[in-house]
Amino acid sequence: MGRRPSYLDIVDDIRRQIVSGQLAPGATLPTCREMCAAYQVSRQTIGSAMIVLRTQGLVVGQQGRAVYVTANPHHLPSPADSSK
Amino acid sequence: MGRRPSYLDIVDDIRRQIVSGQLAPGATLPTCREMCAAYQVSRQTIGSAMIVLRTQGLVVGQQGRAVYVTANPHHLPSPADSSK
DNA sequence: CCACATTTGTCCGTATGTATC
DNA sequence: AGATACATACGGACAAATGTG
Repeated sequence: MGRRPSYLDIVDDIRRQIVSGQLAPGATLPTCREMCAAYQVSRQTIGSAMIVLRTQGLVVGQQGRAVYVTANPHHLPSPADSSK
Repeated sequence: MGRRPSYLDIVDDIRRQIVSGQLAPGATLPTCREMCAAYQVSRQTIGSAMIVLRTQGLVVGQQGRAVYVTANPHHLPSPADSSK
């Protein structure tokens, strides 16, 4: 069937860290380069994951600084599950 | 200041067509190629716009066929306004 | 069933812009 | 001025699904 795209995998992973409190509100995500190394993907792929996370309102990116966790919502929309 | 990215421009445009009923539920979006030509951008940029629209639940893409408008919700979250 | 074209979706490498330090 | 970091964009490539013949 449909292989799960890498960027949705990354979204899921970071989302879990936010929900579990491992990444508290106000915390910063690893740098772009570190995430590229950690997940073994390109910046574009990280960028796609960030688009999803920002659209869901889980994080906010600030240019030149970092990507911050915005909040710890009670219960989230589908885990970026557009492909069923 | 912050220039508005092309892909958010596209999101906003398509979203307006959906909300206004110009693109009814079940309708298909133009093909990827047509949108590239219409907005004068690359497929990646269209792809980024589609990620946002899918994450917001406005459309569903089906490989090999088309992208379908899912529903006409009453009111939507901020128009992909992650950057203020 | 198989070959082929079309279309959506994803990914990479690279480049550029912008903001912060 | 330079380094660092996030954000966007292009072009090319390949995979997956669909439809047609």
